[in-house]
Amino acid sequence: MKYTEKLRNSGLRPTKQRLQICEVLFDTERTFHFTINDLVNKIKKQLNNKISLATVYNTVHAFEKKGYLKQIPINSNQTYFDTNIADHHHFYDLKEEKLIDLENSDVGPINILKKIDGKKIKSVEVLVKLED
Amino acid sequence: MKYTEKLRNSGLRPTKQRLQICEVLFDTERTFHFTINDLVNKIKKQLNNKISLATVYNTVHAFEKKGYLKQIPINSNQTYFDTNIADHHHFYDLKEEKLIDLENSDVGPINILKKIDGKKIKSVEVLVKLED
DNA sequence: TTTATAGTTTATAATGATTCTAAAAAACTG
DNA sequence: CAGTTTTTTAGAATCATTATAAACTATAAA
Repeated sequence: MKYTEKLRNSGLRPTKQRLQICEVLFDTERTFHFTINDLVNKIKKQLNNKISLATVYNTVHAFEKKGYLKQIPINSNQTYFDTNIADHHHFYDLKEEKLIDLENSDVGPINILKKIDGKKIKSVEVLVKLED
Repeated sequence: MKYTEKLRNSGLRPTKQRLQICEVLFDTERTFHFTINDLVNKIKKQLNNKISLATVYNTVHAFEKKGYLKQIPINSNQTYFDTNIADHHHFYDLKEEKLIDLENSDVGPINILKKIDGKKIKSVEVLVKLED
């Protein structure tokens, strides 16, 4: 199986559920944004068996911790995840309530001039809110 | 009362509760970040009477809609608000789970090169995550 | 003023995303 | 295989937020 090694390498046992979730998340032409609820529905459609909700939560969090997924910082009642782990940004269409990728190359270089003692920058994320 | 006009001007009746919440939020030397829970505690300490939780939620949302407050886009189980409504950004200290203001002048100019048809940019917000 | 009414506050219930629990199942190690 | 650890699972618990609907209040008109 294609994702067995990937999982083992990061110390996750390649269980049936994890491998199936990998398929749904990563066997795609394009990266995408999703909520847990979106993912549960995708799993229902694409796979015949069902995976427990708790497992979906566990797996998504495990994958996020291992760097296979990123959380998107946005205010919503649900948490949004992104299968695009490359350094990039987002538009948020306020009316449609939809996220759109904004590539690094579509944003001029961002230079953070202020430094915080004893801390280093882990990421710089831009959220561009859109209205009509 | 100092905030009566402000409220009237934006179509909000200057009720006792709203005026008191204004005091807690805006009678301060510095702007600050808060959750609803933080605000409820602040109200308990600074005022002698109590304001219903539902009213605190209603008021904060009303104030946000009128532009007296801004939500901070960040992933947390609670919603963070900011009394600093000037265009600015944030550091987020992952370890301490604390927000720090990042002034516009401390970030180089941000140029969004990608355009979305029929949409215009309402805001550009940068979140800089910090680690040790 | 009084009165009418539209807007507000309130306690409480409802909602809904997420996390917890603890027992059963599966994966791994030797 | 046998023993151990990890994972899955259904269901319960948690907790921020929103809804409800009755009591209250600000406001404007008479």
